Amino acid sequence: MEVRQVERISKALSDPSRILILKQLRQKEDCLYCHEIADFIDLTQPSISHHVKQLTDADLIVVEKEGRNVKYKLNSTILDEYVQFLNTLKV
Amino acid sequence: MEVRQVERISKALSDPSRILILKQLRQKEDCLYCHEIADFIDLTQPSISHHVKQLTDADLIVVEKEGRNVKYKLNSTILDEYVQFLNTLKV
DNA sequence: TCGATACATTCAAATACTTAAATTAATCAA
DNA sequence: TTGATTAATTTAAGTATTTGAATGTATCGA
Repeated sequence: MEVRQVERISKALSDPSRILILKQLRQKEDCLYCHEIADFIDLTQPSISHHVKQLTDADLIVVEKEGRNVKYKLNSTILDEYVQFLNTLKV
Repeated sequence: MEVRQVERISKALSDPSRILILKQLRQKEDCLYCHEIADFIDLTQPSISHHVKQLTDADLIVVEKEGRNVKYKLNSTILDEYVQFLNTLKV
């Protein structure tokens, strides 16, 4: 994995709201709607949208439009690649 | 692992210089001196010191004083715990 | 002891990130 | 088509990070 992408993923993971979104994503069985995020994170809608964007820019989550709604899903593949990179750091 | 620590480790990993330090740490067989870092990162000594501090604050590296010198070592345990947390994010 | 070396700390400037208010865009329901 | 809903974008303010210059601290060798 490219250093640039490690950087981007790490940055995406360096915020409590974004970590919480990912944790809830697992709870909800890998699928979450935007308005559901607002239920457990006490931020305005634009802020949540910003955090979701950080996660999608890092490819950590995948966005699926469903009419008016947007469904978010975890991208396990990229997470695996990230973990793989971290493991190469070990001797 | 606590969210706060995930956050701190992620932040430490979100900078190209710090990623490079960790990569070189592996190259050098898990042991690196401060002046060696300056050889491969084009930053002033205080900046390098700052980045090293981010890594030690995140417990990613362990510092060992050796007289005038300082030896840095990777903390594989914390990296393992971080990876373990990331794996719990997957469904 | 004194000068040199190895790092850390402090401070200030530049840059980047976080957040909310306002606005925009797209879709749905009537 | 119109009004309501869902979410993204723009803008601006506040906050945090990054960086280097200057300085401080500790250790080593002469």
